[in-house]
Amino acid sequence: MPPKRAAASKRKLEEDSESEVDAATSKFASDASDSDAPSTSKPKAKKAKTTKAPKAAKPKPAKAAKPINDQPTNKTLPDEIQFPAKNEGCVRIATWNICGLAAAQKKGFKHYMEAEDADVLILTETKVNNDPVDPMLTNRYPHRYWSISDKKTYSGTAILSKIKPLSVDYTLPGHPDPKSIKGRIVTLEFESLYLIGTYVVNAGTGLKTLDAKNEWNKHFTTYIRDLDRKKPVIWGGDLNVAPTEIDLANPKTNWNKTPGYTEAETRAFAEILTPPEKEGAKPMIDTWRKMHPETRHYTYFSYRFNCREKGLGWRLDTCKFFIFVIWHSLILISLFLLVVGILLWWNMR
DNA sequence: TCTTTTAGATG
DNA sequence: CTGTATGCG
DNA sequence: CATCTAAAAGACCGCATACAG
Repeated sequence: MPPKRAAASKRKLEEDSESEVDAATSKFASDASDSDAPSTSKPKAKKAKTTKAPKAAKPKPAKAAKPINDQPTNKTLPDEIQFPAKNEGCVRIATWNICGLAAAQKKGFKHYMEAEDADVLILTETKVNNDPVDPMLTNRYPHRYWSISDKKTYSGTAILSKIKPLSVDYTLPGHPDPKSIKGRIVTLEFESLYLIGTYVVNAGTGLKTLDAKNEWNKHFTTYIRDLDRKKPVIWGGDLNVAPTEIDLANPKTNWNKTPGYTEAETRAFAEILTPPEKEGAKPMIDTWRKMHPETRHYTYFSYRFNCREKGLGWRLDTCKFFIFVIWHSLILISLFLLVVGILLWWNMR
């Protein structure tokens, strides 16, 4: 895959990521697509910025100039960002882990927001401590729902919408430690569907919080299936899991070692998408993967080790949705149209 | 993620 | 305001 | 004891905070 595109900036802050979905029909119907912000890099080698611990003072290779390739950096957004035009009557849903709203705004969050002009925007790792009142956000999105963690400047999930939801929920029902869930989930109920935005628990360095993540997965699975019995569900955000081996650059060396790609995490995720027979629940569709069955495309690049330039990334952020019998034909049709549109757009770039 | 250090197996 | 340190990812 | 190798340990980037001077 051509090096041309990459997610906007920040991902889990370690990175950035972003994905987008268009829902067809005026009321939030179906179908989706995903895309990322374009790139263009800034060859700026700004090195003397971090005040690093003194320590044994290491030589520091003075990395000069900087390789000029067309990869973006994690420190700034491209100056020019373009997205496919929105289809008339479609609702565009996008998600982006911004790793700090304040930092993202300094990097050019506004340019992304204007270029994408999503109708519904899911933001994760906002790290805000109060509901932002910036006109830049409030003018475009009259309806804003911020889930804020108890822990200062930690996690944080928000959904900004041009469409007024019927109801809003910030909880994960059944979870034994509700405080730990604050800042991680926002559910909006619309007339025809539910939209869930999540910043899923990170399994932690050395997998030290894998237990907490398993707890989340257990209750989230129940929750999403309960909602599914009532209305179609679209789920997006930082899902903090690389679903399969083609969703990260180095599957072998990371398997069961690095958070986001362990047996427990991938299995839990797979069971959300494809419930075991006995449960009788309906499957979900990984929309981006559905449209690009074999493409290796990542939404996150670690800040460390110049992973972005090297293309060493993970696909952790995306949107999924449930299929319902009633919606079946509509989804197939709109999905087909969307795929055609995306392919055309992709090839023309 | 990548490099260096340490521990451990082998002969 | 600068520097150092910690937590988190 | 010398040598190879596999596992463990650091260092690594960046955001945000707290605190010392």
